[in-house]
Amino acid sequence: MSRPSQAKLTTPNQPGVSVIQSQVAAAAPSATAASLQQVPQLIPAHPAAGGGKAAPPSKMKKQQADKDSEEYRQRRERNNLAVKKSRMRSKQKAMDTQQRVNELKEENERLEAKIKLLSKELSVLKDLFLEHAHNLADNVQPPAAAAGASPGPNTTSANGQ
Amino acid sequence: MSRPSQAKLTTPNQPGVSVIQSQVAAAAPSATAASLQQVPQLIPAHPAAGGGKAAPPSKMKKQQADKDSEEYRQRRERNNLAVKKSRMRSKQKAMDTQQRVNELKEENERLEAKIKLLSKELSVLKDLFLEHAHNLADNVQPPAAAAGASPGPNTTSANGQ
DNA sequence: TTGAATTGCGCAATAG
DNA sequence: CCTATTGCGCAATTCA
Repeated sequence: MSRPSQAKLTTPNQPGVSVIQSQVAAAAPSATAASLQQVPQLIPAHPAAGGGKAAPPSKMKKQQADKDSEEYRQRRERNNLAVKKSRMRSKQKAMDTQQRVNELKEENERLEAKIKLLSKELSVLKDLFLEHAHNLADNVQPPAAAAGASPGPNTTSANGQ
Repeated sequence: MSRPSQAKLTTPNQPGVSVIQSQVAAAAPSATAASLQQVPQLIPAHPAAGGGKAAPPSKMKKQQADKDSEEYRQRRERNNLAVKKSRMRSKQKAMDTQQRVNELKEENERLEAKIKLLSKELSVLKDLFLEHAHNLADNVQPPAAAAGASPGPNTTSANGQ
């Protein structure tokens, strides 16, 4: 349900420093000129309780300073880089996995085909074998009651797994 | 899939990347995902407010107004929701794919085992056949005292695929 | 303690 | 106009 809306305070940010995208050229025909800035967004629900207001009276000098800090920017940049790297890997991995699926599927089919083939071969041999056995039995057998010899169609399937 | 715009510099040229957003730091350490919406949020963001917000540098009221807009917030919220949903699906899909890999691997093993078995069976049968054939061709005599000469090229495996 | 890697999240552009 | 995707940056965490 509702989501406590978030607040965003105006961040007193007027950084004059950073920003700036250097070249957008390349392939940007239409101007998306819009700045792509995200600007502040939610506000931390302050732990401060008290029931007063939440105005940002002070305390942000430090923060501001932090953000302007060269140190900070550097860290951010490094992290952004790491993030990109990580995400790239993640995507790559996903793709690899997908491909693995395809490969395995293919191999599976090959294996199944092979099984089919082997099964057939086996069945043929078995038939031959049985046939032979019958012949032998018939032949070797002395004249006796061999009347109803029916070379029954012997099925060769006795596979179980 | 074309996104002409976007200025991203990968090159760590100068820290000019831009954008300075500050996202708040959620004060809640543990709560993950779901629960962060009930955090105490004091946020104004009133739509109707006509007033001024405490903006230090005064200048972008218009823009700020846009962001304060109920409409805007609503859209953002919807989008955030959609984003979450999309990402969830993405992750789920990745997991499914991974699992598929495992299943396929298993099945593969089963199939290979089966192939091995069938091959063995086949080989045995073939051997039997050959033996028999030799006996037949070799002797017309009773299979008892075989003079002891097995001239046959005894192949025990003739695999062909 | 430190820095890279991950992860959750929101924004904005854009694809559908 | 709305939702779904996607690239991105921030910050909190987790790993080494």
